Amino acid sequence: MSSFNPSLSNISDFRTHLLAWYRLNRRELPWRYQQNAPPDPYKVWLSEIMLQQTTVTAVIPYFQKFIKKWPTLCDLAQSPQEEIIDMWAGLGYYSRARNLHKCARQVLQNHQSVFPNTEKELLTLAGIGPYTAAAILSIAYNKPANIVDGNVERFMARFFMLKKPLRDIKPLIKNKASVFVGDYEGDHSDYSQSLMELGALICTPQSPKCEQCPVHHYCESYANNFQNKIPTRISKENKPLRPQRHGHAYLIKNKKNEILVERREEKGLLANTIGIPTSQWVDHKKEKEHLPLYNKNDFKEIEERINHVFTHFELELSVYVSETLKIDQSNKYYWISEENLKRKLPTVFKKVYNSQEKLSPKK
DNA sequence: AACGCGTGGAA
DNA sequence: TTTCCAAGCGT
Repeated sequence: MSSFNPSLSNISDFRTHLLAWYRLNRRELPWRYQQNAPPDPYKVWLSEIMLQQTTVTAVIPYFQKFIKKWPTLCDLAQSPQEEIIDMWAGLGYYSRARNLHKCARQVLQNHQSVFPNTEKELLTLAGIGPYTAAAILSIAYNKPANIVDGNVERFMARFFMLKKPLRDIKPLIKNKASVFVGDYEGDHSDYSQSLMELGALICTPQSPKCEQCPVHHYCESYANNFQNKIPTRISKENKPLRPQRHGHAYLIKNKKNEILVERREEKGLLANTIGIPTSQWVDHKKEKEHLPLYNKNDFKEIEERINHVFTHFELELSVYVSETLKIDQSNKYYWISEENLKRKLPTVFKKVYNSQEKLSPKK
């Protein structure tokens, strides 16, 4: 059995192969500064927050429009939170947008608008945890940092052929990864990115391309043909099925072609986002028991219900449309023009909004 | 420590 | 179709 011997020369060789591969194969990404140009910590931070649990493809257009609207951290920090949340609509995990705004203000007020360059200080900032702190330290400031994301976890589990479920060996993996992060003279920015790039392009979740891997000669799983068996995960037999919930959504228009919406509450799902009014969301089986917000007789019901999958439950919404309903003015709801609404809705409400096209002409 | 928190693309 | 899961964090 081969086994990676973490001698200084092997570690150096590992890094040399990895970096050489990266410099030939790296993707050009909007937040990835040109070679030999200094990185902008603001762009590094913004991209890393957006990339948390989110694919590169999904992030790119959001990153572009954020940088266009807020070219610097000061621009972002001076903007009201709602504008940031609304620009974030569709990207998911909205607490990231809330923390983005909070973090920008922290940096503006406590760090003279410059991201700090120590782990201790970075971890005090909203939305920055161990991974993102390490990413900023290495990518933006070229400082040694043990960057461990999902890519690195998968790579390390395979490289050292760790057969236990990923969930149970995260501390071990972090310890294994730290072997490669000494206080070297080398390029810590490229090293961090190369490891993640390798996970994204070569050491992929399914069907890793081991023949193309620049460090496969050190990989225990490759030597034992275990690369498709690792990492292992906890069996999901014990996991409960995703609950199904149901509710009513009310698409209410006035004569000015405006839609009735609310600013959702500060906590919980879709916090602080713009929402279309709905009833409570109740267990699917208790569909008949929930309390509608309005009298059905004032609405036309769209036959085709919309479905949306959240992380922990699925939601089915019956959509009711009215263009004649009289609305009591309250603090909770307000009118917004359809034009302004279009890109400001979380996806679940965008589906509700779009379903009006399916309203049959008569009924 | 385990769970809540979105979305869309791939297989 | 279903399932997995992508550059995690906060509580």
